Amino acid sequence: MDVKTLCLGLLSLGDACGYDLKKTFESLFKHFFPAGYGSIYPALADLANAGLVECTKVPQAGKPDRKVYRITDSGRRVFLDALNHTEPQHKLRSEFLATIYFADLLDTERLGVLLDDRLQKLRDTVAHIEHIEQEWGPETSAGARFVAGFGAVMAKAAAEYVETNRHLLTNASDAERISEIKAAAGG
Amino acid sequence: MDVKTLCLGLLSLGDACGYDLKKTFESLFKHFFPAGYGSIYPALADLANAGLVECTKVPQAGKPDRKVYRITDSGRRVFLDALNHTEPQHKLRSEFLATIYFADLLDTERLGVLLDDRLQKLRDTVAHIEHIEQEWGPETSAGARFVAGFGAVMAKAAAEYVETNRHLLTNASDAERISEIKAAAGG
DNA sequence: GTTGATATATATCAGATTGATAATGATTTG
DNA sequence: CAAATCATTATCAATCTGATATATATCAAC
Repeated sequence: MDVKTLCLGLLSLGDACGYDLKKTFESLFKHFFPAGYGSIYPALADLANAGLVECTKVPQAGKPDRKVYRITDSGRRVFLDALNHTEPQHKLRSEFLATIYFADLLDTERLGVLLDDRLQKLRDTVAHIEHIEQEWGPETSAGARFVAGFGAVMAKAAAEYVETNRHLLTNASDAERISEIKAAAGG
Repeated sequence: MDVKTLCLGLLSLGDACGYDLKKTFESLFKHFFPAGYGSIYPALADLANAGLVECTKVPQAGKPDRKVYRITDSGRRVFLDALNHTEPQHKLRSEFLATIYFADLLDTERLGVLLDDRLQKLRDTVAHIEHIEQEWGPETSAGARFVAGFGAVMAKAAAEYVETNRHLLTNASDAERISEIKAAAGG
């Protein structure tokens, strides 16, 4: 499932232009499927070429024309097929963890900043998710709720892990420093 | 921090060839930084071009020559600099969650398979991490331990969330079916 | 009232990454 | 003994990222 397929899926829920889709990615999908204009616009062009969506230009005063996309029957079929016949991946790519892996090469201050920044982002994620959940009504799909709940639970678990275990990283530096001091003292 | 920088970091811990690095990615970094040959080999070539690593060909009987890379002083400096001056990202990309978002378009069986497969992979991840942890001794770095612990805790939390909340997805289908039945019955 | 930021909307592009594929001989497994 | 896996290199098309560009409108602040 690539960005193209996900755009198709979002269009199965209602017409939208590229800008609208980007906003949806930024709100509903922010914590598990980032996508930028550089993937969305080409995706829409490809979908239109393949006849899976149709495009209508809607002129606006001052602003650029909106290119509103609507899914076709063929598009719906293709999306359902993708949903039912592809093995979905689930991947984390964390430069943060990669950096922490080399914690003994970082000074205490830098390490503290990295951990605090990460904690702040995790709190931001929770706040973001709770904010979008707050605006939902009874019509909101179970899938949307499940996915939002997953994001919130994971962010909280991550924050708790970082808070509970950060001392392991700084203590290790201390231990090293201590053994260095001992060595220097001839012990 | 891209694959190139991470390769440089791994080489700061000891000489290795591309194949070795790939194995390290597959064991230590599997749950948070996937990388394939397609990114590792070009990364090594770039690093060598930039003088950050040196390459020695080691012939072997039967097998292809090993191209063993060793980090240079310049390479060490560049790595430390990257570690200290780049803002590390942390991104999830989950086709699984994207698929679940559209749960009401899936039949109960397919949904069950998706959830069970995900649970199995999460259990595999925990087993994998516990397996590598088991082989560690007192010399293992605090960073390595922190990162492994993080992976295990997150995988467990994810599994628990899925198990606890999967009923929300299937019940929703039931609710729909019930309301459809009611509608068909003229109620 | 003008500067600067933010919003609406499009789009492209270089560089990075993915996932598949290929080659080749050794060794292990069934 | 055949089949699979290991050890090792490498490339390539398709995709994605992150930055950048263009143009107008509004809105707050100075």
